Amino acid sequence: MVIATWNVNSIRARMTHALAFLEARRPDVLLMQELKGLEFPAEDFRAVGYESVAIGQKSYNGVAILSRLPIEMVTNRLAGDDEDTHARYLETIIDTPTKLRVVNIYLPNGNPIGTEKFFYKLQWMDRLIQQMLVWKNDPIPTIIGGDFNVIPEEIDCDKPANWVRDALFQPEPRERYRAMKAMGFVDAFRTLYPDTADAFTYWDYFRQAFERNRGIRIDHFLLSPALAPRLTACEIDKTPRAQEKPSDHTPLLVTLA
DNA sequence: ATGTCAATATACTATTGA
Repeated sequence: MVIATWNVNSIRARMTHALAFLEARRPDVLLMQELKGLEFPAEDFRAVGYESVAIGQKSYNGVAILSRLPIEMVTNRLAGDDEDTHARYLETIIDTPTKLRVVNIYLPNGNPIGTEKFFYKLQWMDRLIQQMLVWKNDPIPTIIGGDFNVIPEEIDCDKPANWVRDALFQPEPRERYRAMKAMGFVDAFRTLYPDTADAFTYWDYFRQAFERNRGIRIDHFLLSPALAPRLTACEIDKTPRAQEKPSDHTPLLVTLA
């Protein structure tokens, strides 16, 4: 089965792109982030064969999961902070037909460094790690996908000097991402391509960043230890990023046996 | 330091977040 993740940067502005991607690749499941609105066009996706679950928010954030297989929502709140109202998390079970836990995250950006936003990011990651400790030993295998807003290593950006003052490349979030891997979760892309540089999922809109391939790899799939042996392929599809009026992110696709 | 895009209110332009 194929699962894709894509930060669309406004579902309203990117609807034609989303439908074109679904038609071109027909993934079984698509995780989307940054819907940027309360409206979600579930009927338009149903018309092309996808059920959906979504949690929206006015102006910011918002995540959805589209699925051609039966899907049920478990929760749209990440445990650990009842005051947190951001729409950044969707936990679902998909019948493949064996059960698979599919988690969609839009991890906080955290810029600028040292502000409340940065500490919110770190706390959000700590809360996610607590959840992952529970999932690690659960009989249902787990895949976590989405916009992690973390550049894991130097190889994951065009030039480290360009990112050293950015929250996405700070030691604290990178340490937490490494802790997730140390728990036994597997970074699908990097495991299959340990030495591939210049493989990015996001490029700034300005300074012709995409044309010059000055980007970063911040959209990821993490597979639980039980699921990792089923990893067979992982691909960054740059096609949508090359189209007119694109999102600043491009889709990442993973294939599971 | 620069630059682009999308949403929204301050509303045919400015602010915020990314």
